[in-house]
Order: sequence, then structure tokens, then C-alpha cells
Amino acid sequence: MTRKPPASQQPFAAADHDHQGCVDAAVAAAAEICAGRGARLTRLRRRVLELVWGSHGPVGAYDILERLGRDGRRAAPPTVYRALGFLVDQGLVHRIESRNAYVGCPDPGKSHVGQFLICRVCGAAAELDDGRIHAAVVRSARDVGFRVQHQTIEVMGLCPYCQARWTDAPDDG
Amino acid sequence: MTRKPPASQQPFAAADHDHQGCVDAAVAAAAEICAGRGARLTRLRRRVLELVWGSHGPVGAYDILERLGRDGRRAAPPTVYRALGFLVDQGLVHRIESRNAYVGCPDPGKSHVGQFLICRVCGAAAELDDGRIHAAVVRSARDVGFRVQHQTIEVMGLCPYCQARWTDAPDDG
DNA sequence: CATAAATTGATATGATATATCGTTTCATGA
DNA sequence: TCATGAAACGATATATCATATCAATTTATG
Repeated sequence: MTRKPPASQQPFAAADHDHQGCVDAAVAAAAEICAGRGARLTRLRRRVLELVWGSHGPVGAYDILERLGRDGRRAAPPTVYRALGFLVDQGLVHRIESRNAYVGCPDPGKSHVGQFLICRVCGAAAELDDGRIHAAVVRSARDVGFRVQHQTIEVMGLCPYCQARWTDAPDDG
Repeated sequence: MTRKPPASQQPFAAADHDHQGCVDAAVAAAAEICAGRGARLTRLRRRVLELVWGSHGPVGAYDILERLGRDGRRAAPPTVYRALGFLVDQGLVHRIESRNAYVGCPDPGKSHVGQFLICRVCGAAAELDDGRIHAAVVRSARDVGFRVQHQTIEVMGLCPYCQARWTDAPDDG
């Protein structure tokens, strides 16, 4: 190991982390997963995945579209949405409903029902996979006769790095 | 009591419930809350609230716009969004992020950090206010150094009434 | 009533997402 | 190799959701 651990091992990445390592790890993991499933991680899809991983925060589809344009590739919205759809279907990317945006899954081999923590200051997102939260939701739903199929859990607040500089905001627990 | 209990006392309303009672109760509660705060529940805002309460499911802003048009009132999108903004600010209506839609709060005097259960079949939404879920999220976030400010919890699945007729779907817990 | 603030109307535009159909690429087998 | 069908992609148009801006109206209050 000559570089810092990838994001998959830390909920929030430090400001000075080796982000290219995150991108490379995500692409490598995606390639392996797709190969194992016979799913085609085409050049376009790989590029969109890289662009989603351009930061640790959720990225809008039109941001990706614009960056594709800078590559010299002429792309229209359906091109991006189809690629994102593929990546979401494969569990490589998650959609953040409260932002209409997309974020890379830091551990696509495992969780696909995660909870997202999103920093209001720096925009970084962390994905948790806390079985206690999941179970608490299922249990509470069952108490009222509801059968859970999918959970959307998106939490806004302050990441550890931003709390140090922004400590006057009210919290919620 | 000559009518069935309003939705505020049942997480999911039966198909044959007295829905006008739900609407009336919501408007009455809203009027009382606004009066107590010096907030103005104008005719437009009251009408939008009624339209949000047109069903127990989330309603889109443009659906409300169209229904306002049927009233004979000429309305443009900002009119609806401003009214919805007021109602959301007052805690009378909640936005469902995963649907880009709005649903009436069945108990606006109390919870404003609820969890939503939304039926995939009939579209009905129920609002929970389960402190255990809330606490589980806050605790798990705190474990990774994250300070929670707002939680968005939206759960898709099958309501009790629809499960009886649609029991072959996979669940998530 | 005068006035200022709040609300609403009206126009334009921005932001996000999908339907549709034609073309290209790719895996597969004759 | 190359025919073939399926998958992916390009391109155009349009649907859907939301806000910026400024003018007109209504409302609370002195």
C-alpha cells in the first residue's frame, strides 16, 4: 500500500486525500463486477462513472453532460441518463432523491440499501449501511401493517471536517 | 362523533373512509395553527391545502395547478409553489423528495421530522414519527462524526390494504 | 385614509428527465 | 468471414418540475 486508503474504508474522505485513488478503485471495482455479471461497462459508461466520482458529493446529470462535452464527445441528455440508469441498476451509483443527483457507491460489492449522510457545507456524501436503521424502519412499518420494499434515507448535516469551522448551526439530535 | 376518525388517528385510511372529513380536519387544524402564529392562511393557500389533501397520496405541484385552473382561477406555477412553500414552512404539508410531490401532514401540531411510508399500488402515504428510527439515524451518524440537521426518510412498499391483493412482490425485511 | 408589507399575478426561463426513432457497435453462430 | 439480432448510442423533440423577476393587488396598521 503506497497510497491512502480509498473512500470505501472511511465514511468521509479528508480534504487532502488521493482522490484519483478513489476514482481508480471505483472503476476497477465496477469493471470486476460487470465482468462477473456479463454486463458491459462500455467506454461511455466508464467515463460517466469517472465523472460521478469527480467528487465525493452528489453530481447532477447535466453536470456530467457538460463534462462529457468538454471531452469533445457530443452528448445529449438521454445519453447521460441511460448511462446513469445502467450504473444505478448495477449498484455502482446511487441516486440522491433529495438532490436530484448521483453519487458513486463506495462499496458496490455489498450494500445497496444504504443511508446517505450529506454535508451541507462541502457537499460530501457518505454512505452508511447500518442494519439497525434498516431494521428500525422495517419494524416500525410492520407495526402499522406496511411491507417495506425500498428505503430512501438521506440525512443532511455537517461532516466531521466542516464541523470544526462551522459549529454555530443547530442540530437535530 | 358522527363520522369515522380522521387520518391523523390511523396510519393508512381505509378505502371507504370519509375523506371529506380528512380534508375538513386538515383545514380546521391549519386554520387554528396559523391563527395561533399570526400566519395568514389565505383563500389561495387554503384551497391549495385542500387540493393537496385531495387524496392521501403525494400530489404534484402541476396537478394542483391544473385543479386550480378548473376552479376558474388562472394560476401560474409560482402561485402554486409559493402556496406550497408557505404550507411546508408551516408544517402543514410535507414534500416527498423521491416523488417531487407534496402530501398533507396528518398531525401538523406535532411531528415535523416524520418518516413516510408510500404504497406502490394505491399511492397512499402514511406519516410515522418514530423516535427510535430518528434516534438510530442520529446515533449512527454520530458514530462517524456527522452532525444531523435534517432527515429525509421515505419508504416504498405495500400498504395493508394492498397487500391482500398483491402479495407476490418481494419485500425488504 | 395613507402607507408599507405581504400576497398574488404574469411572463420568462432554468433545471431535470424521458419518449421516440434512426444508427452504430458488438457478440454470436452459420 | 460475414450475416444477423440484440444492445448501446446519437439525435431531436418534448415532458416535467421549479424559480427569478417585476408589476398589481390585498391586507394590516398607524
